[in-house]
Amino acid sequence: MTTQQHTRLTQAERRIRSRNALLESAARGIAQHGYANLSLERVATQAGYTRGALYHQFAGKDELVLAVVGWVKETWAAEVGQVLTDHGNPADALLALARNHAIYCRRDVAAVLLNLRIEFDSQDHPVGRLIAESIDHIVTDCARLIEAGRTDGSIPQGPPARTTADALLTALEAVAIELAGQAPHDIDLAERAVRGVLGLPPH
Amino acid sequence: MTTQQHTRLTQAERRIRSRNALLESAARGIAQHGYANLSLERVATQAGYTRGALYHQFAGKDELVLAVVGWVKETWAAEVGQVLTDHGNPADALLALARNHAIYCRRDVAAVLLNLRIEFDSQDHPVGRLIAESIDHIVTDCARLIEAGRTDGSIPQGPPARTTADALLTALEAVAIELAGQAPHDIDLAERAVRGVLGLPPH
DNA sequence: ACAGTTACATACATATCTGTACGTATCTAT
DNA sequence: ATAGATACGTACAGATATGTATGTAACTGT
Repeated sequence: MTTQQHTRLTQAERRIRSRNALLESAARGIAQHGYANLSLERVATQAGYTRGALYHQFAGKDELVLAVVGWVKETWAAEVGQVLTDHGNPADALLALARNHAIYCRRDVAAVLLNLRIEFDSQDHPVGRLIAESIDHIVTDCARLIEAGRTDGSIPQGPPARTTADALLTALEAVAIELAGQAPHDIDLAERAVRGVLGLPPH
Repeated sequence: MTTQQHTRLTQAERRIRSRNALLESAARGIAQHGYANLSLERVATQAGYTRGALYHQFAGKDELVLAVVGWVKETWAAEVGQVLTDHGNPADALLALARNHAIYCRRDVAAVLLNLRIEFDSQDHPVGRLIAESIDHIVTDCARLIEAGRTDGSIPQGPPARTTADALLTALEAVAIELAGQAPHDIDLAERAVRGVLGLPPH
């Protein structure tokens, strides 16, 4: 009885399977330990491989983490960020963002965003730059919505739109991750925090 | 002309001066790079010493960081946390906490709290335990205030008091640090976030 | 079937960090 | 003044991390 594993795989299937396993392991590791304490040895072992496999798929630690960030960006954009472009009431869009983000953060790898952002804050590193750019883009979208809402009267006046958007996303991210797993209050409190930052009355 | 420095120091003065310099350097390092990327070599050099001096004053990296955390705890309790025990309107006390914390976070070492909390989240480490205990204590105080406010009617009903307190402090910490240096909006938005979490109407 | 490519493991080189042992200069007490 | 304690520097040892070079087994096209 030899190790006849996985019913014979093609190279492409093998590659994708390994790559995904390594990415998931890395995401979990970043969420738990951050970038600095992320050991490629542990990432590979936890995924069932050695560092050799990892270096075959990714040029190095940076590229691995960049791939993780890219994956998070994609899933976030699909599951959360799409409400920013659905044209409708700006205030409703931002509140929907809060609820969607709270749900997104229920998965244990969501902390990747927050961990890396803090770790690379005000630092000159490719990972930090990618994170900063991604966040900046989202902040810009939110600021536009806030300005639109203030124009049409659905959002009260307040600090500059961009500063408000910055606070909104910061509070939302922190609350959603901190309260992940405390359903259903995670959604409620995320929405409350966003309402407060926007100056909206309680629901 | 020999290096006749500092007008002749006593040993006790020397010790305190060196210790404070090392603590401040470490605090700045943690705020910027976190614990894992905190090099004792850099800490000592930046303070004008070598690692020898550091190891003479602190048993090791952990004890140094614990001392930094202790220092932050003390200054925070004196400048921010005291409003939690000043008996008065619970809602007003929590809003005062928000404003005080925003002001506290304007100093560049305030991020020590947030960085270490995230880095040692769900981890078995002396530093993590101290942080967790400190935060836990503050959360408990806030939860008590929330319950009192809900009893006397100054705070609306909502999710469990402890969960609400958790969200309140998380949002407050994140917003205050993110917006530090954006005066005066840092105070305004910190208070807005707290109002929102508590379910209070905008000011 | 066989040559070439791909996926992965193993072994090695190197850098960096912590911690310790020890040396030296400065202060203090008798 | 001198012996001892204290503050600090220097040198070394061990652990652990990344990255690279190389070996090997599995798959693929002709």
